Parts: sequence; structure tokens; C-alpha cells
Amino acid sequence: MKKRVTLKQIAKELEVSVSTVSKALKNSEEISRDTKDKIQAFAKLYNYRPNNIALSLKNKKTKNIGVIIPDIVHHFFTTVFRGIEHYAGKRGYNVMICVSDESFEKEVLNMELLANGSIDGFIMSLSAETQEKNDYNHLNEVLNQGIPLVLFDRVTDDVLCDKVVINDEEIAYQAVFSMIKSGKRNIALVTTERYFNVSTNRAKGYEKALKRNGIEFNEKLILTLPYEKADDFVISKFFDENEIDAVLCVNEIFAIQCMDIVQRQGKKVPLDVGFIGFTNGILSKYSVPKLTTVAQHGERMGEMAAKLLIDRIENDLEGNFKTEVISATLIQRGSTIN
Amino acid sequence: MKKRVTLKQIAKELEVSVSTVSKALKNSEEISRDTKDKIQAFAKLYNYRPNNIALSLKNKKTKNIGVIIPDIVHHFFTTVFRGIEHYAGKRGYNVMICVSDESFEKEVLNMELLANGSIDGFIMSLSAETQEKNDYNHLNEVLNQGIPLVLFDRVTDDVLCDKVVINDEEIAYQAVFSMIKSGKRNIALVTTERYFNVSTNRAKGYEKALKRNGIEFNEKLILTLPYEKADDFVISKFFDENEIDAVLCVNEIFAIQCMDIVQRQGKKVPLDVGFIGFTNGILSKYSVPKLTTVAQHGERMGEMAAKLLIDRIENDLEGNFKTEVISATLIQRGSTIN
DNA sequence: TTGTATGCGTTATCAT
DNA sequence: ATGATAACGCATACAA
Repeated sequence: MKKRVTLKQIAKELEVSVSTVSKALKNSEEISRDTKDKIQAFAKLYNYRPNNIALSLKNKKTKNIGVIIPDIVHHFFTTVFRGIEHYAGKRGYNVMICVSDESFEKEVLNMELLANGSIDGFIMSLSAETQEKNDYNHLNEVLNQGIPLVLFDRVTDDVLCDKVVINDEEIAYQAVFSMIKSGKRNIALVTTERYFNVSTNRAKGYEKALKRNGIEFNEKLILTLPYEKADDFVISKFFDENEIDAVLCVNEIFAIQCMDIVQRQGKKVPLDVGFIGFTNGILSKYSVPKLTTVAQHGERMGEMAAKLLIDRIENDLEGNFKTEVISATLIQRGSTIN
Repeated sequence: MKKRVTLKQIAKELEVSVSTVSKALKNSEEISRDTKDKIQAFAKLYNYRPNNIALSLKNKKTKNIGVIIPDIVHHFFTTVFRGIEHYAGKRGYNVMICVSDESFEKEVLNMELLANGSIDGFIMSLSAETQEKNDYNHLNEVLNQGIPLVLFDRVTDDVLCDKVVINDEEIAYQAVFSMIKSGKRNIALVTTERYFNVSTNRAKGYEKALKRNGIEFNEKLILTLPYEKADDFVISKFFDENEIDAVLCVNEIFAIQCMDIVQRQGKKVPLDVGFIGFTNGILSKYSVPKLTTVAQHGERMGEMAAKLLIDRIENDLEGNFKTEVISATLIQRGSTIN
């Protein structure tokens, strides 16, 4: 077992000083060809690699970015993460990841943990609890310490930093409008019980589309479901008691679940009821019929978030925060068209 | 913008030495009650937190573990990752994550990157290319440097280290056997084109189940599909040309895709054709009918991997490597039973 | 051309 | 009870 070799050891072995070794390995002009050759050969032989931790301490730059997301077994978040990881890798950054599990407390803990010098900046999406509590002290504190932060998707106006979002309201509008155009009038909205900025924005787009097209907003056509494990019975009842010919769901799972129940009730999709869901995940592509979805382009969001963050880290920018809006896309599939 | 305060700054401000501050903050007996109070109060006021990087350098322990997986937008891997993250967190470890994208080169690069002192140990699952090339120098090198490594799921006998796997062969045997018991005889296997140890083991269990129950192995009933985007036509042809009444698929997507095609051919599931797939992911729960699956208990695998790794890190163990086998579970759903 | 000294933030050892 | 010094691994300004 050969431990990693250090500059010191090379210096000792070759009977030169540490700084000579350091310079030689950087091919410095100061060092003679001979010594450089000797040192470089030796370093290569022993597979010398500078110690990252030491570099971080010296440079006060870790080349790590911290990502905090509410959940990891989650199509959208992992897609964004993929974008972050790819882009960060290209610019020489590594990624540390923490999962808040939708918990405020974990989010705070994770931030504190990583803010202790481990990372140069944060990319995060707020936990459900955080959005509900409306408490962003931990974010503002980190920003105060000069650590850059980029929020994506689940963001808030109460924190001044770079952000990456999609045009939730607008795309919801378009989604509903597309269903109206195809003759639907009794359009339901299935949304989350818990508060999320994105759900709210999607609901706004939904309402606006109705109003602009002369359809009265009917509160009865709003179904709110718990974030996890929605009860089939509740959904069934909802579709029994209301005359509904189209549905916008704020996520994919709700849509798939509702579509299944509606079909078991003997209704035809999309003929009797049309469906559109947010999140163009794996469920949408394998459902019967395939689900029309709003593609959020998570990978692009991740890349953008990483770009904003790294640019800020490397240029020591202050203030002048940007909010980048990624345009979502409506992907028409069998749940709305034949 | 208040940058983080350091021991040095506290020392200067309070006109004591750095070491006094350090000791006081550790509540050392050496320091008088008075000075301790003063220093602790000051530290609290300025929210002092020791710098992680400096600690890592000093202790030669980063309290980070590196995870390298082939893909992140992937139910099984993220489930394992969740287990890792949870367990590691409990023991005070953070997680750095790199994605190999099934590429040998990226896997090597990522390992080298993290092995430069950033982490205390690795947890990984081999990329497809690595398994195909059968080249594990990068793993052995890391082990040689004294960095612990735990492999999970996609493992190899060519590397001596701790491992966590499931009983692939046995559970495949059980899965097939359960279908035989329910009267199926013409059982197909849908597996991956590319080489994976797990696919091979599952195929072994499949064959063994046939043989032990007096069913002749028929090569024609093996369908190999590309890992991504399998062609509907190929699958359709396969089920047209062969008389098949049950199918074991080495992953969930294959199963869902095949089941859909078979149903569109007018066959009834599970009456005409039964389906079992590996990976108890989200697709299985929302398909029609719901898919009978092999639950790999990814979260438990992750926890186990993290435990093995951290135990090894903290106890400086050498040799005596363990392979923990997690027992998979067959979850019966609508694709095999009514 | 090479080497010495200093510092990054922390802790441990050894004075005082 | 407090402080000076060295060390972790590296880079750099400055000296020789």
C-alpha cells in the first residue's frame, strides 16, 4: 500500500527544497532544465497529484459546489442535477449533494454543514417546509457570508440571489388554452395540498386561461392532493361528482393516477377527458395513453444554475442578480390528441 | 458582508493567543472559567464555526465519501444513493457525487479527481463500459493508495474490496419458478445487450428454474435489447414469432414496454402472458396492470454500503473483505396474479 | 537557479 | 492558566 506522495517527500528524496519541487512541477522558468526533468520524472514515476484539500486551504477556493434538493428519488430534481453535474464538471467543479427531505430543519443543517468551508457556492431548490414557514434566514445568512447561492424552480422573492425558473404561469396558460381550443370547457386543476410557489403559479395560469376564454372559474373543479400517496377514493369521488372533460395536473404522478382512475370509470382518454401534466418524466412516456406533458427542461435549468453560480464565484460579482427563465415546452401525446 | 470569523481574528480581538482560543472553544480544563466565558461568548456572537478544510488537512480525514454511479436519472441508483446519504449523514459524513454516464473514461477521471484528497473512501457501481472492458486498474490503484472502496450491485470478482449485492440468481429463480407454478411453460427472458454482471446472474437463475422444472431451455425465447430506447418493432416481432406465456425482464422499463406491446397485440395480462420485472420503481406501481417486480431494496443496499465503508475508514481495517447479500423480494401485482 | 520564510485555519505538544 | 511552535500540503514573495 503506497500512500500518495507529497512535495515534501519528493524534495527529501531528491535532496532539493520543497519550493524547487513545486516550481519544477509547474514547469517554472526559474528552474533549470536538468532539475525540472529529474523532478518531473520522479513525480510521474510516483504518480504525484497535488492534494486537493491543501490547495483549497491555500487558495480559499474548494472548486466544490453544494447542491441541496428536497428529494433525490425524483425525476425532475435528478434531471436538473444531471445538468449541474455536467456543466460543473466541464468547468472543473465537483458537486457535493445533500437532501433536505422536504424538511426545513434538514435544509438548515445541511447548509450550515457545507457552509463551513466545504464549498464555494450553493445551488438549491427549497423544501416544502421552508416554503410553508417562509423562513429564509439560513439563505440570507449564507449570502451575507459572501457565499453565492442560486435557487432553481422552488424559489422565493424574499431572497436576493440568482434564480432559474420556468415560465410556470405562462405554460399552464398555454396548456389549458390548448385544451380549450380542442373543445374542452369543464377543465379541472389537480394541485398540491402543500404550498409551493410553482403550484401557485401554475394555478394562476390555469385561472387566467379560463377567464380569457369566457369560462367561469369553478372552485369545485380544483382538487388538492397530498404530495405523497394520494388516495384513489378521493380522486374517484372527484371525477364522479363533477363533470370534467379536461384536467391539468401540477405533476406527472397526479396525472397518471387520475388518468388511470378515470379510465377505470369507463371514460375514454382523451375523448371524454383530456390530461396534461407537468414534468415530462418517465411515467408520461410509458403510460396508456402516453401523457401530454409540460417539459421543464431540467437539464438546461441545471446547466444554467451552475453557470450562474460559477460565473459569480469566479468573478466575485456582487449584487445585480439575475432570474433566468427557461421556456417550458408542451409535448403533445395521446392524453390530449388522437 | 461578514466573512466567517477565524480563531486568529478572535484571538486578536480578545488579545489572547490562538491556542487559548482553540482550547477555550473546546472547553479545555486548562483554561480559566473567565477566559472561557469571554471567548465562548464572543465566538457565539460572531457565529464562529471551525473551517472544515483546515480540519481536513490537519486530521487527514475529510469526512466526505465519494459516490460514483453510472446514471443519476435512474430509480434504482437514486434509491441506493438515498440510503447512502441518510446513513452517512447520521455518522457525520457528507457525500460527493460523480456520474460516469456508463463511460469507462469518465469513471476513471472521476475517481482520480476525488482521490486527490477530497474523500475518505468510495462507494460505486461499475459503468457498462468498465464491465465490458474488464479493466479495473483505477479501482485497484485507489485501493493500493489505502483508500477504501465499496462496490454495489454492478460488482466484479477482479477487485478485492467490500461489496453489497442482491441475490440476483436466486431471486430470478424464484420469479421464474413462481410463474411455472402458476402454469406457465413458455417463459421468455428479456435482457440487456450490453454485459452486466447482474443481467448474467439473472439469466442464470432463469435457466436454472427452467431446468429444475423440466422445461427445456430455448434460446429463441431470449430477447436482448439495447439499454436505452428499445425499438417497439423488435419487441413486437419477438412476441409475434414465439409462443410466450410469461416473461422475466431484467429491468422495469423492458417489462413495461413489452407488457404494453403485448397488450396492444390483444393478449391479456396476466392471463395470456405474465410479466415480472426487476427494479421495483415508479413505473411498476402506475402501469396497467401493475407490474410484479423484484424489489432490490436499494435504500438498504445504500445504507449497508455506507456502513461497510465508514467502518473501514474509521477502523483502518485492512483485508478481510465482506460481500453483503441483500435478499431481494418478489412483489406480486397484477401482471402475474388477478 | 535554488532555497527560505510565510501563510491558509486548525490542533497538539511543549514551554512558560 | 496561557502562549509559542510545529505540523498538515501547497504556493509564492523574497533572499541568496
